[in-house]
Amino acid sequence: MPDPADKTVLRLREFLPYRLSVLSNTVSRGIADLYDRAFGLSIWQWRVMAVLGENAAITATEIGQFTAMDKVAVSRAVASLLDSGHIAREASLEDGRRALLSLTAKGKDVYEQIVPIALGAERNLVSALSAEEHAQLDGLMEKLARAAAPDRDLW
Amino acid sequence: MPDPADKTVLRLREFLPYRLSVLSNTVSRGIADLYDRAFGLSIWQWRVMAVLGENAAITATEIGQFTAMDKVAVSRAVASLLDSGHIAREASLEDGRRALLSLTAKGKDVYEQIVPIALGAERNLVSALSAEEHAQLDGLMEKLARAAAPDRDLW
DNA sequence: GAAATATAGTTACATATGAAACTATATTAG
DNA sequence: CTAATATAGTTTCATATGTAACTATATTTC
Repeated sequence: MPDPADKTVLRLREFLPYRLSVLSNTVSRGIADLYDRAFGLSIWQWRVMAVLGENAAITATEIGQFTAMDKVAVSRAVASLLDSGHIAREASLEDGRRALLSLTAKGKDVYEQIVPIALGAERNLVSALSAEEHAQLDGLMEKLARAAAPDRDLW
Repeated sequence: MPDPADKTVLRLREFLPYRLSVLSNTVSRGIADLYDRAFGLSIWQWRVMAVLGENAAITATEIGQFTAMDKVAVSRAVASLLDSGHIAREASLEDGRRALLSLTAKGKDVYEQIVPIALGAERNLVSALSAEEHAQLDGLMEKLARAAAPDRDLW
């Protein structure tokens, strides 16, 4: 029997990186639409809010680490969220370079509304899988993530 | 025991769409670097070439269908590949709007060189998995793709 | 067989993105 | 204590990307 590890021909549709990319883009686009339609938030803005919903009073740099966003993307998302009043910034007393960020009341309100939408979208996606398959998927993605970024042992 | 389907709290790191996105971006970026360093090709240019390596003399529209690229992205990739001499264009005799695209000798040469690099990158990624896990992954991604884009029953 | 409509592909424009330069504050070395 | 270096975050600039408008050819309708 042929071992897939011996492949010498490339079929794009069977090529894992390609399949991952198409799947991820399809999923992300669908979800981004939900956030945008309901609250006018981009996926980057939402990620920042999501992290602030889990962790109060953290810095932009920490947000970048939690969200896998680069610092420019964080800076822009933070600027727009400050502007729209979803988050607030407070200078750090110990270190003048840092600024502590947190959700405002408005931001918390939006956050509480989006969480169920996001979880619903996730549930909808995994509804195609049994509980066992879902668990498998978690494990497989964990392994792939390690293989793809061996350095980043944070997660 | 808690059923994950009952989640009411959102943890970004456990959120499937987010994990998919980060994984896909990490993988894609690594591979894009390979193509770019070795041949100065973007991932879009490479995808067009990959499809032309599998299917000779197809149109830009068909390339778009095979690669999940929109027509503007295909148009741009095609223009640059014509320019760099990797592909050639021939007007269709039956339909003046269509143009048939195919790899040139140079394009074929590059294609033959990239295929093993691409397959090697894929192998490296899935080397973290057993053969059984790899098969599971294929099945799970198939199901997720269907759930994410129920319309696109092409694949 | 002309007018209306559809399709293939390109161009233009507005916006998003990333890399590098920059500002301001902290820390380290001597 | 001052100079050199590091870090947090922003701005600038060049490029990438998506949407909509456009051109050219085909097809359909009457």
